[in-house]
Amino acid sequence: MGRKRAFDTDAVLAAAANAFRRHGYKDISVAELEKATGLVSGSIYNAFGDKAGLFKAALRHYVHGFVGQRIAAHAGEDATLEDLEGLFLSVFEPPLADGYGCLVTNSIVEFGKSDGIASADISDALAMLRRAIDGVLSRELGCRAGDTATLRLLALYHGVLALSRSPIALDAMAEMVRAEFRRLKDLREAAGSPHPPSRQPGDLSCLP
Amino acid sequence: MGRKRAFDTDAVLAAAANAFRRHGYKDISVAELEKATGLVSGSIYNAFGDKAGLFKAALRHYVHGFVGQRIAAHAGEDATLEDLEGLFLSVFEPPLADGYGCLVTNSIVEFGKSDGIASADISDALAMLRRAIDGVLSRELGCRAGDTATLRLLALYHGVLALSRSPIALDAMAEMVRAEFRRLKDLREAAGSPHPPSRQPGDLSCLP
DNA sequence: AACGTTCTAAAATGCAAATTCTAATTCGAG
DNA sequence: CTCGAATTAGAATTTGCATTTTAGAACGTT
Repeated sequence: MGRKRAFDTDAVLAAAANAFRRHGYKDISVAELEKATGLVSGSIYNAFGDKAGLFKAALRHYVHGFVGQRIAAHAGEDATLEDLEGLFLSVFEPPLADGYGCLVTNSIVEFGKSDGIASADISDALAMLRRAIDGVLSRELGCRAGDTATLRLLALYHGVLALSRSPIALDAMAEMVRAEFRRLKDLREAAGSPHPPSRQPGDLSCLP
Repeated sequence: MGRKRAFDTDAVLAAAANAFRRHGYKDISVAELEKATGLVSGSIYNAFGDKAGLFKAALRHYVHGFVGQRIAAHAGEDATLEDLEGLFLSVFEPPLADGYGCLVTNSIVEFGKSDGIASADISDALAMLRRAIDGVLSRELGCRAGDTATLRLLALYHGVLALSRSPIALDAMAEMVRAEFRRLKDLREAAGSPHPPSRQPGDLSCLP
């Protein structure tokens, strides 16, 4: 009953997410979103209700699609420090290396704590990333790294993404990330213990 | 010849900067800026031209006043790692600890590279902070820290400020910052050399 | 084929917010 | 004291944008 949806929802949401990532939510008009998605405003309103609905769907798609896949690929069940380094360095490669940062980081700053339009998916993204980092660190460094190490990498990650919208050179930041992981790898290999004392992710009991 | 300006420009710019910091540029209306500054729109347009002019003046005031004073106080000519730690921890104390982050960080994300409305003062703020961090690190750590260490702290700083607008707990981040500086201080005291080999700020020649 | 829903296209509406305008007021300089 | 530039207050205007509406074409379902 009825005509079938002619556009590819995934492609539309990916295009919308990319447009929001580049311009922010407030700074892009529905007319520009028409151009970015290839839809006409009538279809947008019919499919997503309003501009906020399109944003919410696009952010959700970005977090549970794009971000989720990146985390699964670089920081999954048995990912190493090298894999995690790849996640951090992927910020400096397409499609993120265009100087517009990440939709999650940008939305955190644009919406803040209070605004409900983005908070659920932002919390999801932060929890996913934090959990993935914590998994890698607890497996690879055991008691040699704790919750603060996870938080440090989380802050570093978002700091790099924020500064990727600034005049700071991307390649200098990439080099900084490599240096940081060199240090973590040294820590892993240090003390001649190839298998560091294990730690459950989230367990802080063995911290100083 | 003519009437003297009745309002305190510094106070108005400080109030405007704080309003922009909390809401962002696009998200605050001139009507709200009237309430925040105590001026009426006529005075705003007369004194600053338009909303963008008020923003530029407020950002400039914030960078060269508020930020500059904080850097001078915590990371001046002969500041120590302890002083620099105080700068980082001041993010978790009033007036910055209200969950709205820093106007510079927020503006970096809101405006990005291309938009000229904020770029000059953003560059200034980043250069000031980078230089101050580099000064402290080169004095305190000498060849044991290089340009990447400076960039790491710069990214960490802005990452913390970005995440201060997220659901991540502020006190956990404060603890992370303390742990980070504990490590830097250990590095300073390490190898039993109270006076590490000196390095000129910006000099990378002794890096690995 | 008839129906009903989704699509395209473009015009119309409505509204919030930026900006300008008008008039009255203040106060330093000559 | 008086002139005039700058200020205030608030109304009026304009603009930009989200949203609705209208009309008709497309197309799967029954």
